[in-house]
Amino acid sequence: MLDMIKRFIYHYNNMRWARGRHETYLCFVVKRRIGPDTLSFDFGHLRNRTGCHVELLFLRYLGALCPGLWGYGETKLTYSITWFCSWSPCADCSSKLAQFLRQTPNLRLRIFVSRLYFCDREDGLEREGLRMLKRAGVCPVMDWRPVQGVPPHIMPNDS
DNA sequence: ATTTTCAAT
Ligand SMILES: [Zn+2]
Repeated sequence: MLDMIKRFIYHYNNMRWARGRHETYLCFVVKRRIGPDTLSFDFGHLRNRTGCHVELLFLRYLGALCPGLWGYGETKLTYSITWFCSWSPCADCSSKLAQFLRQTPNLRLRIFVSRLYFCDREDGLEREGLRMLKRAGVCPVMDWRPVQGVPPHIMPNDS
């Protein structure tokens, strides 16, 4: 148990040069309004596997986490999901995720990240991917203390 | 800091 906490602190530590974090953690919270005063609540965490980034791994679990998301007959249920990721999504995951979210308007997703993944170059694909996510309705935010040398507003704030 | 990164050895 203590080892797990130490591992989480290590991987979620938002330092500028995070040497050795060769994996990504994703903690999630899944909620659905089931009454005027009641929310369903589920949570858990995932790690990337070899050959599968954790964001796309999450999508594979989505059907089990969100029964009815794609409909019980006519009715599609609405879910709200929050991610807490140690790295921000890469360009490919951002692109796939944005496309998925556009096809699933009854899913609300917000993302908190500890560190920006390959976002140093002003014109990099990773930055553009985050902007795509924002246009798809999800805004990744840095909600830990600001990363040294990287102001929070390098996160997508244009268009 | 000329630092790192969902590894590759
Ligand atoms: Zn990815």
